[in-house]
Amino acid sequence: MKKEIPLLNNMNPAANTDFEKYEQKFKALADQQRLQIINILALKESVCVCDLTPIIDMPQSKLSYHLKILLEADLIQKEKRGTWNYYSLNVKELKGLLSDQLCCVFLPSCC
Amino acid sequence: MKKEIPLLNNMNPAANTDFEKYEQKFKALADQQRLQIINILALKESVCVCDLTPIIDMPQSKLSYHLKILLEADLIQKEKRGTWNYYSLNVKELKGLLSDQLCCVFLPSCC
DNA sequence: AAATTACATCAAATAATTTTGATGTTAGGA
DNA sequence: TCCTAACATCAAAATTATTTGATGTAATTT
Repeated sequence: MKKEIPLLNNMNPAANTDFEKYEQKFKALADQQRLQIINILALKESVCVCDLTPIIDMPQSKLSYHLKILLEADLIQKEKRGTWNYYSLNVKELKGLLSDQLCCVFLPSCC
Repeated sequence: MKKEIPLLNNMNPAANTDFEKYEQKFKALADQQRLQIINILALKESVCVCDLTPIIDMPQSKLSYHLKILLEADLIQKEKRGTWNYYSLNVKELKGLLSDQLCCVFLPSCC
């Protein structure tokens, strides 16, 4: 049961903006475990799930779930190479979302 | 049942950072209705709840609930004047969190 | 071809968040 | 003092998100 959020008057630059889109992206960011995943991806450039599992203390299906949420929010990307799935940050998207300050915190390679 | 998120190695700049803190802030942002509230506050500078209620289609207790979440995340501020409670954005905090691009979307006064 | 590795997906259980309507509190006015 | 307006808070109900363990699938190895 999705509720409609009424738009504001057209004096408002955000009137036509999709709050929904940002809701999804912030939801994806709003979890310590996913922030940690982002953080690891930022350090390692591109990582397969098999490398992630031992680092991050999480059952595999759970990790898969969280990766999917990040993927659907377009904050990370997936690339299949043989048997492996490599994940990497969508740095452009993240930079469009986060302040420089925050980028420095979570995406050390940015600084 | 809060789970501990294991810290990363100390090569990692975010190792000692409180993911918890950012989780809270992103959670506060991760809701269309709260984004709308932020958006209205950005337009109006400082608004009492009684002015907000007719604009935003929401029962009063619900509005109060969402304002509290934004307040606890330190994204907005509250000032009591007589019977009225005036809310305003914590622009500094928001700027420290959001990219310039996003600030422009949600906080039109920034651009 | 069978077995194994590296995942994704699913359904049920659990937990967290949001919504609602009722009630509480405080300040100001009659 | 009593009444009302402007909120906040509370507890129960409804909704949504997360966790878990099991199962499915595709690629690789043997």
